[in-house]
Amino acid sequence: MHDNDLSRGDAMAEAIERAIVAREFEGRLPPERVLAARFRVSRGTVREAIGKLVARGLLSRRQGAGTFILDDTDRRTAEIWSDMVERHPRLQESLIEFRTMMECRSAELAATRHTAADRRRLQQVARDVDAAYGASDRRAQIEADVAYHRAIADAAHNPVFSYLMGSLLNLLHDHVQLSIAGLQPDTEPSRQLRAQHQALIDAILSRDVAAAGRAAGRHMDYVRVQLNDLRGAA
Amino acid sequence: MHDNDLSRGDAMAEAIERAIVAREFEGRLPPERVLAARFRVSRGTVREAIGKLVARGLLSRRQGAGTFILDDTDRRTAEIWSDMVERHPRLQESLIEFRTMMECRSAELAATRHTAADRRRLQQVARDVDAAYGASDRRAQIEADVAYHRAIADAAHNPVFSYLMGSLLNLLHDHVQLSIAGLQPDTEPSRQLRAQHQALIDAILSRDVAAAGRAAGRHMDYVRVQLNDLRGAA
DNA sequence: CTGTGATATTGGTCCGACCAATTTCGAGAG
DNA sequence: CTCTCGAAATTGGTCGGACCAATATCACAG
Repeated sequence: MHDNDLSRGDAMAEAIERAIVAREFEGRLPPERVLAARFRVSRGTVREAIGKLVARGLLSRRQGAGTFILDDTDRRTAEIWSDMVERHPRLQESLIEFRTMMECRSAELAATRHTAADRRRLQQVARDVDAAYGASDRRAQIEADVAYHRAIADAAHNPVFSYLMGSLLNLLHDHVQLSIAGLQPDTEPSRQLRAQHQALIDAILSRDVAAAGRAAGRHMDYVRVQLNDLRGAA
Repeated sequence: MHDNDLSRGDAMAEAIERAIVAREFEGRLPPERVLAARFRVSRGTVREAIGKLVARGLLSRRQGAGTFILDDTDRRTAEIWSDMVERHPRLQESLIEFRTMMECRSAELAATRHTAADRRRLQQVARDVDAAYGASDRRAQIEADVAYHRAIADAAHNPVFSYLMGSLLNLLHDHVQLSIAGLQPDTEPSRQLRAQHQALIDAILSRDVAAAGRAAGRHMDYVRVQLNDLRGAA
């Protein structure tokens, strides 16, 4: 119906996107000049089309190198929150509040819906995050933490939750990575977090919906207090 | 620190955006050729910069007419969910589940945090939505409904909630507008919805957090069932 | 095998021209 | 005087070719 009222630039953008999802290119797009020739269109038009996909976080351009396809993990970051945060650095508390809600509900849904495969994955990420907090590599701690919370959100079996949690975690990963920075093993915060992570996983795996929600809430409360302390100290 | 590693195109996009938020232009942007001259840059560069802002939903271009600034209401639509939904039309249920969570928490927070100004606005939108369901103009019903739920989210005093609820409602407004379509007054659904809206507002205004959450949950349950019926009938 | 420099590739920008949709405005009809 | 219609001006859309700048590639010297 409304397929034919597009400028060539928009049409190009769609064509390129189709080609991408069809795996027609692998990793790197053909040079702009080649694309222009293939689609019988000027290079400027190709550039504007690619520009839109770059703005949407689907592609990445590097002068001299080429245009590259970003995978899901990379592009989840930019999609949503970036504007808000860049424009409004005071959103920390609001984001934490939102995340708390997401974590609680995800935990509850995960307790209800997790499958055998989810079960294995949850046990794995629980072991990983515990191991990470047993050491003092903050990078590994953050990665394990993200994987842990992502696994819970995925176990809720709601793509909206998965998507938002993923982007939210990536945001925190980027902008607030100092939050739990350099947490030493065998300190009180480290012990607390390990215990909370374990309690949350246990509640989910035993399919205790109410307990899962409570555990997630306690965990987020603790995280929120820690962040406030850090901000106060800095 | 990282202010100076931008291509001129990106710099242009930022400059134009600053000019927009500074209200330097009103409604319509100067012609591309003028902008190019003012910023001492080629028209192609201006075009790519504007292209990015268009992709972000900040501007709208019409050949022959000009480039126009979109206000918040217009642009909230495109920001987030469009990709997801266009790519994945089966998300209805997941979105409803997410919205249910948002509505419940918004209601709880609103019950706690609403101010005198919020109070007046909530009473107003409650009257409006009640009046709309007293007639049979579905367009008016939807508008009133959106305003109603937006007011509650705003009363939660969390910008993340306001933003997400706004975009979510706009999405439903666009894609699922047939949901409660043509609701006649003095039918059972109409009476139900009016009662639910009233109960929710009453709970919030009396600052009864638990009741507000429950009322929001009941309302969303009803909406979900109605949507399922409609989909089954179609 | 290593590193280093020339060369090719590729995105970034610029210019000037023309096309196409829209708006503007004045001439002519009523 | 008002309204209508069409030509002209305005403005975004596309084109082609040129050059710049960052990067990658590879042959060659050490």
